[in-house]
Amino acid sequence: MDAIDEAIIRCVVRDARATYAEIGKAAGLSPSAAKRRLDRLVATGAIRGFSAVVDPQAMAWHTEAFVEIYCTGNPTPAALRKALDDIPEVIDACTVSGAADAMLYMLAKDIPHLEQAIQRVRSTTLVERTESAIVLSRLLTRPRL
Amino acid sequence: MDAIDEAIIRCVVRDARATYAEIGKAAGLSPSAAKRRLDRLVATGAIRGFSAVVDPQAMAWHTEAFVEIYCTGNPTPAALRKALDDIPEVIDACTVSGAADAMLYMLAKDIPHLEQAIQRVRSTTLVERTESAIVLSRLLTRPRL
DNA sequence: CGTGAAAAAATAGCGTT
DNA sequence: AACGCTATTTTTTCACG
Repeated sequence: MDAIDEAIIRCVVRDARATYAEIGKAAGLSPSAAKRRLDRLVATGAIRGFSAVVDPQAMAWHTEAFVEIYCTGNPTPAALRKALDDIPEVIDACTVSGAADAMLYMLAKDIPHLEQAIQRVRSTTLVERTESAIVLSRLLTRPRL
Repeated sequence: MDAIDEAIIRCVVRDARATYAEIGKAAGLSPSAAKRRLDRLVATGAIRGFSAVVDPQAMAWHTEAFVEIYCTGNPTPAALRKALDDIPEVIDACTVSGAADAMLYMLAKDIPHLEQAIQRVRSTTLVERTESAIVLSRLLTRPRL
């Protein structure tokens, strides 16, 4: 993981469909060297994958919420992960510091759908209660770097 | 936005570097038709862009936090957006329902860096106080669909 | 890592429904 | 208006220095 790898990552975070020629130019490398580096970054797991950023408005699912989870007892991260994995509306889940045990980012079609999904989260025996903040408007979204 | 567009989006969310032949197969289309559709989805804004999903552990920045913002007065979303746009550690920002006015997702090198970034958020005249939850462990991250 | 040739994919033009 | 097909250009990929 040197400066060249970081340049490649910056380039491909900005545009995952960049050609190897473009990636190479951004990193000061030939196209073939750029490909070898990128392949290695994927193989080692530094890059998890490539994804399209979709406008939630354009899709059917346009109701977003941040949900704080308060657990009963002290479930392990693995147990929590296993419980949440089956709920497709849960997009992002992290254990956090502070009063809550975990923070979820959820995505649903509409409010009734979101409510139903939160019910499923609650029905997990591990979860005692939840506290939700529904997204009203999205101010900015940046690629993660 | 029909079923074919949705199939294309599903395909490209799973792998943004898929070839038009692959995208076409997923949608039951020829490569050229797949390209035309994808180009249109980008042009209309349904697809905002293509990005690599980077393992935060592998990068220098591996301290994440959810930050609730409580504002003075009633700033417009536009004003809030403008204030946060200059702070690169702010990855995601939304106005939300509930007690807080907005929720941020922030990413920094380490705790001191995060603290400094939150200070910058606080120094914004619009912000009265903040409440942070630092991410301890990431349970799951799914592409947004 | 770079170079250069072969294979694959992307792109643009054209005819069809 | 949208598709498939074909020809051309560009990109990817691989062997070698």
